[in-house]
Amino acid sequence: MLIGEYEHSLDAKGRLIMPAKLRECLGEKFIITKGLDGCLFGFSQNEWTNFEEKLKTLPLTNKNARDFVRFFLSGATECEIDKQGRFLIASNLRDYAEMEKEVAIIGVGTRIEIWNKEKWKKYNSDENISADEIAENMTMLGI
Amino acid sequence: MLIGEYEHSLDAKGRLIMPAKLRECLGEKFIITKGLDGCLFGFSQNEWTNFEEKLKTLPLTNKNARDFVRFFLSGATECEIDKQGRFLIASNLRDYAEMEKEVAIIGVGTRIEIWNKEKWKKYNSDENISADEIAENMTMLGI
DNA sequence: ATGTTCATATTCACCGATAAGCACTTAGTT
DNA sequence: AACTAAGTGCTTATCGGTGAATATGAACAT
Repeated sequence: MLIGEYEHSLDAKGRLIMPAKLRECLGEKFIITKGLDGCLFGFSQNEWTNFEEKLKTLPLTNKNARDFVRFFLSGATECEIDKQGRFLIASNLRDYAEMEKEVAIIGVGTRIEIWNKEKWKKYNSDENISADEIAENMTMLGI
Repeated sequence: MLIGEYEHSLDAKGRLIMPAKLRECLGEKFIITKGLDGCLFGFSQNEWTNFEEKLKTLPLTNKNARDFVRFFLSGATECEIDKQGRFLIASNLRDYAEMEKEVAIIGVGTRIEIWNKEKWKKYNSDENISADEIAENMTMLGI
């Protein structure tokens, strides 16, 4: 289970340390893709192949399906963690998530998310997220 | 699995570097053809025969199906990657996809797509791609 | 408190992938 | 034969990715 929040920084070449605790669970190789709300998603290989299988079944003839597949697959990169615990974030993904230097990495159960640290802070600030409100909405989902 | 987004440029003769990571998976010889949404499709030899098989099953009696088959087969060219990792894009295909110089190559699972870079950027802009839709599709696929 | 170990940060050097320019070949045109 | 245009191959320079070495700092044990 991927949990926790970590703050680290990119090195000059755009590499990032994967927090040791997440590393255990993600594995040496994993996949990052463009995510929602301006962050990046990171999936373990298992989660990802699952996802890929589903994407393969979508029809080429449906524009909506093409959009969806393009979004995730063109935005995906396989990452390998090096001996020093780092991995490279491809430059187009860095651009997409507007990452400069300071980065937040968070575990969200089945995936990790990588955020520009400032964006993550803003996202967590009151206007955006109130735990109470979230809780309200969850009852609707039957929890 | 073909994934990722790469930006490169055509040389004076209309050749393009095939990104090393895609090369591994596509093979030395592959097929490009006219694609949907104004890009070119590129298939590994395996995927191409796959695709051909599907086209063959379409009913000749249906005008729409005939058009569809003609569109893909008439545009197809076999490409070979040279020692320097480049391949030539036939001029009729370059014209079709309105390629001048700057090009985006993306992996979409079973095929690659080659886009005029500007067109690709426009395609990816907010008006076109909606996060809500993506999120909706994600839940539908159970992610 | 001190030393040890592990995780993270920073810097540097090297190598391979890519960009760009040029030369040569072949085929078609005049 | 001379010219042009498209295609092919080679050479060089640059840049990004990769690995190694070292430094810093926190956690832990003695």
